[in-house]
Amino acid sequence: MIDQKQDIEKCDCNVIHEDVVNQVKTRMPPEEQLYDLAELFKVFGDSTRIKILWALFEAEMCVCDIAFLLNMTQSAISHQLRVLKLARLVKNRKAGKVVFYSLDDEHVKQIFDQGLIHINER
Amino acid sequence: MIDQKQDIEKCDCNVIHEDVVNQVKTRMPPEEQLYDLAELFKVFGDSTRIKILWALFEAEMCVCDIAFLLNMTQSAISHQLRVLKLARLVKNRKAGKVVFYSLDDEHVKQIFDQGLIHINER
DNA sequence: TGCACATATGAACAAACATTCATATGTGCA
DNA sequence: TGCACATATGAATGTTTGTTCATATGTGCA
Repeated sequence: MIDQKQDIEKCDCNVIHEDVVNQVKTRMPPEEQLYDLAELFKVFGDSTRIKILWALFEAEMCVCDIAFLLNMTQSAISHQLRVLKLARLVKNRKAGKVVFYSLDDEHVKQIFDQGLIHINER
Repeated sequence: MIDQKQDIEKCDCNVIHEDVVNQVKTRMPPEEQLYDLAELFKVFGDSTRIKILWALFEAEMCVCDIAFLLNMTQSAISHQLRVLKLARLVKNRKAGKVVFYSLDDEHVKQIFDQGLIHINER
């Protein structure tokens, strides 16, 4: 009851199907998981990063190679690789001056494939 | 050759492993597909939309119910439902004043599950 | 040691975006 | 017909974010 009052302060309309809402509420994953999930997809939500990941499906590559492949500056690629690394999607290996990046996750390809299926429907 | 000159204008470093780059280039999906894929994931890259979709995994719901469930304003939810509909992720059904939203895609759940697996590793 | 090159990083800027607020549209009911 | 309610929408605002530019770090080699 107190809960409801609190909610009404923010929600400017009434619950219409309270039973449904309550049932759904019990089945929702914890807030934090859903937040993390959104953060993960946010990383996928940029075409530069998508291209980088797709390139790494094929082969380990260094920063310059990726920049050349995508016709972008080294700096831009480096910044994006940092984002991908923070999300634990890529890892790197140093060989002298050169830093090789490669995939650090086996689910990404499956996620991308599912995404493509959605896109190609209709 | 002309191609390479053009690229160098944008890329401020040299190709180091030209053979690898060329091979990867032939295997990359078309630019447009990767762009669309990023656009799809962009839609998933917001926790409000993730929550809405997850709620709709469980049951068809109207705008007010969703707003109440997530403790957000009706307007905010309505705006996000529009985004989800444009991405063909949800569909709606009108019943008098009330508009019920439901999932319009069977892949989303699988994509989310794969995402959760990634998150829960380590 | 000093130079050339590969990469990383920080600040700045513009573009994209989520929410809010005010209001419009549309439906059922008295 | 007119009111109450559910939903949609447009403009405004603050925040997030991708790229650029300048520069720092670090490694190999002459």
